[in-house]
Amino acid sequence: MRNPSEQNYIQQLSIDCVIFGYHDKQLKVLVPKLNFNGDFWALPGGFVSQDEDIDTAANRILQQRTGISEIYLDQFYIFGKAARNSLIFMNKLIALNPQLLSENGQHGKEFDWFTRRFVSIGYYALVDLNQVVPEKTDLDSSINWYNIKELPEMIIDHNEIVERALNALRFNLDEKLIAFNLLPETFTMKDVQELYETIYDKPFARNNFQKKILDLNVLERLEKKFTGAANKAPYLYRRKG
Amino acid sequence: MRNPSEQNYIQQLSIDCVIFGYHDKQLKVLVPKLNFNGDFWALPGGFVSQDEDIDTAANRILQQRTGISEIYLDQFYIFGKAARNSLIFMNKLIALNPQLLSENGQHGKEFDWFTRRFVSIGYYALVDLNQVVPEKTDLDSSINWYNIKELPEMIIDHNEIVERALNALRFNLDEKLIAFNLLPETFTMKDVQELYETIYDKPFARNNFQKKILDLNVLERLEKKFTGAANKAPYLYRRKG
DNA sequence: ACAAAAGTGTTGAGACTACACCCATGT
DNA sequence: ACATGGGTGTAGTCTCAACACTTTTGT
Repeated sequence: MRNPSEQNYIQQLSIDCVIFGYHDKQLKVLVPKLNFNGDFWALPGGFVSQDEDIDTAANRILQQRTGISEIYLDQFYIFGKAARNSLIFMNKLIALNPQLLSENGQHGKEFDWFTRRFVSIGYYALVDLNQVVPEKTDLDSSINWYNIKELPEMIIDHNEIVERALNALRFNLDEKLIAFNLLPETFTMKDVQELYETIYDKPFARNNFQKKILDLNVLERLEKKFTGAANKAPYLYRRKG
Repeated sequence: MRNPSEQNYIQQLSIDCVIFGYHDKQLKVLVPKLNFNGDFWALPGGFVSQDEDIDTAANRILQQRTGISEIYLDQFYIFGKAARNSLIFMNKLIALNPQLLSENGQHGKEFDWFTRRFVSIGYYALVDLNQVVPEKTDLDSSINWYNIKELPEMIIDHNEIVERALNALRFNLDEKLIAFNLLPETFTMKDVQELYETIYDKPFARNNFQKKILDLNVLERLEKKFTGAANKAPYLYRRKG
């Protein structure tokens, strides 16, 4: 990433993305680790160009990190506390990475850009984890899926952003029928149920759950899935359309 | 209002408020008319100071316009299309108000400030219309309550903002029990019902509605309200707490 | 035949709807 | 007494949770 202070971005406005994936009965979030001395994690984020819709910007950021172009995403909250700046982060960062000062100068453009207060638009995205090829930017030393219950401590309020994203996800799940974005193209009813149980962190009755989901009338039943297990083979389903 | 370009505001970020009131079985929105030649209406709005939470800024803006300090408000959406700028508005404005050019200069700070693209945070507020004393700013020629079905054509996307605010209001009404913010301190059950019927634009059954509202368990029953009409006097209610 | 897991049916409780009835109030 | 509008009760329908039972599959 080039120096954002030199790009034609809207100042003091950022986008932070909570990218949800699902695997092995666990809800995961894609989080990069920053490429500096010290342990700094931050949600995938970015800025909005002057000639770019904010939704387009969020899409661009998500495509950069996941490689997926058609992605489900939803703007869920604006984080705008006056104290939302990177000062604490930058101080720790520079204490551990003194070479940054000589490179940029404490009063250089980039330092000024980053230490100002930011208003951030929170988006959450739902992806099929298997289709994602996580991509680092120049700023990242790594990018990994973390179980949502075992997230690292992130900078500023990013842990709170994830919490709010999860609440928004739970709130919208039934309303907008978006859970299937977290699953592969075909799946069994048990997959769907385990996904719901993971998201809401509570069990559902098998028969009633099946009825409820099928009554939504958005799934088509395909052939059976024979796993070789000594039991009745479940049907595979796929989203209609 | 002083020249915002000289204030220490976050640039290209604005707040637009949809202030809902209720009177005479009609849902109303408080809309100022701008103090220029030509018919320009715009939602009450403002900017965010560098040291101010966005919620605090919204509160400040609402207090300025309504005189009420403790106000119910809710951030509901952020409007961030790249084409969201005041160019069309400013061109019309200057065509009708050529003196503005000589006062500020077409390339003056204020002109630059206003014609850039803005990202705007949408808030809606619920107020007891009777407690509001609408206040003009220096920019306004008038400020009035408009029936939501008879709003004037406003600048940029402000009519769309109202639509989205109404949807958010409907969506949150049951969840958050916020309707009573639109009513005076005491009210009859019929008042509540008519309010709901106005907001959702559909009728409710009287007995069932009463049961539903009372089952919420947030109202306390007070004395009866004798109007002098030749019928049973309805009870007054008030929010608990 | 058996165990394991999937599919389906049934029943009861609670929520919501529609209809009906009773009560208070001023003329 | 009567009309008007407010308060309350009840039966039917719908939804959802809990239980039970049947079917399919490989060993």
